[in-house]
Amino acid sequence: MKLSTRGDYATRVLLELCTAEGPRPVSVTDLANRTAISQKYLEQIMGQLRSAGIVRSERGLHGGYELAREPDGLTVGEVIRIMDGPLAPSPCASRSAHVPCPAYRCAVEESCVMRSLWLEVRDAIAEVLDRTTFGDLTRRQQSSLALSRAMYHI
Amino acid sequence: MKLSTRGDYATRVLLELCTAEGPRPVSVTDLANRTAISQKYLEQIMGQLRSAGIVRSERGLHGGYELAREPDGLTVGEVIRIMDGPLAPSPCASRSAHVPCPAYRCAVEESCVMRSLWLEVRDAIAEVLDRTTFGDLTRRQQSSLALSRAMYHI
DNA sequence: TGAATCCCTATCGAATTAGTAGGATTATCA
DNA sequence: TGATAATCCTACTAATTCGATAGGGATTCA
Ligand code: FES
Ligand code: FES
Repeated sequence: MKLSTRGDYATRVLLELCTAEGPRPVSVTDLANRTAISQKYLEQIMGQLRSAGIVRSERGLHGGYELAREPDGLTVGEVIRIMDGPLAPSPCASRSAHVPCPAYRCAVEESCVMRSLWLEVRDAIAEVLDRTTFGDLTRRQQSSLALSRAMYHI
Repeated sequence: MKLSTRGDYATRVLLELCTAEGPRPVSVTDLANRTAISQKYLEQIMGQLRSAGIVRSERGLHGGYELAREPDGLTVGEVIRIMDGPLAPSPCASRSAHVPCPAYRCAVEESCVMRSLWLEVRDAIAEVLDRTTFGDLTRRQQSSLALSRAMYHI
């Protein structure tokens, strides 16, 4: 049930975009440096996020990327689906992009016991990822930052 | 968050072993025919399940495989972990086989916002898979079978 | 002895993943 | 206007994983 680097990197970068201080938009060079991701690889990822309408870009000097949506309206689930495809462990258990299992394996999909289990798993994953927004993550990061600052000053 | 064919096949075969009628133990040839899985590939999978103590084998003529444990004491989560490794989306979020993230990406693991989210996801998956036993699946299959038989006789 | 079975290991092709590379286009600013 | 810094686009590639195949050895029993 592993996450690909694309999903991983995309979420990291978006969180960075949420919390970034300094001039907007942020260039890929900056983003790559701050997140320790290969710049050229990150360019591709940002392109994909742009065509999905998650970020918007400005070209030319002082160009870069910024969020195209409110952090509170952008869920992690949406981003993961864009980068890695459906959340379901099995294509037959996807609600967003259903693909049936080969007929000779599972005669009737509706009564397939394994499928109903994979559906449960899919729903459990989706419940977490579709309720968590980048606004949530941003606030969590800020409060954990405040906590560590307080610790430091004791 | 895809399941590999090994995890998929292993669960199918174990469910087949739970519900199989006829002589025990069941040969790989039979199992492969009933589940439409390549016989040689299935041999490898059964070997792995055997060394993990999930099934026991008998060699020689009339040999084959049978469950080594009570279906009600065997969870799907255990099987998936054996075949596919940890359930967590990220190695740093695994409780059974934790591996830290590269330090230059996430300075302090305990305060990493992404990791806490992957932990939530891992726990959501584990909750479903660790509470579902092959006994449960067997009963579900039997009741769905009984239902379809009833439908047929209407 | 011979047939059916598990057991072990090596190999292999295809697909996917992760990353590189090179250059075209666009905007800014001195 | 020209240098520069940025996005954008596409092709390529190296590495890994996945799914499966292959061959043969060991074991059991009729
Ligand atoms: S229908 Fe997909 S697992 Fe049975
Ligand atoms: S510690 Fe693993 S994602 Fe941050």
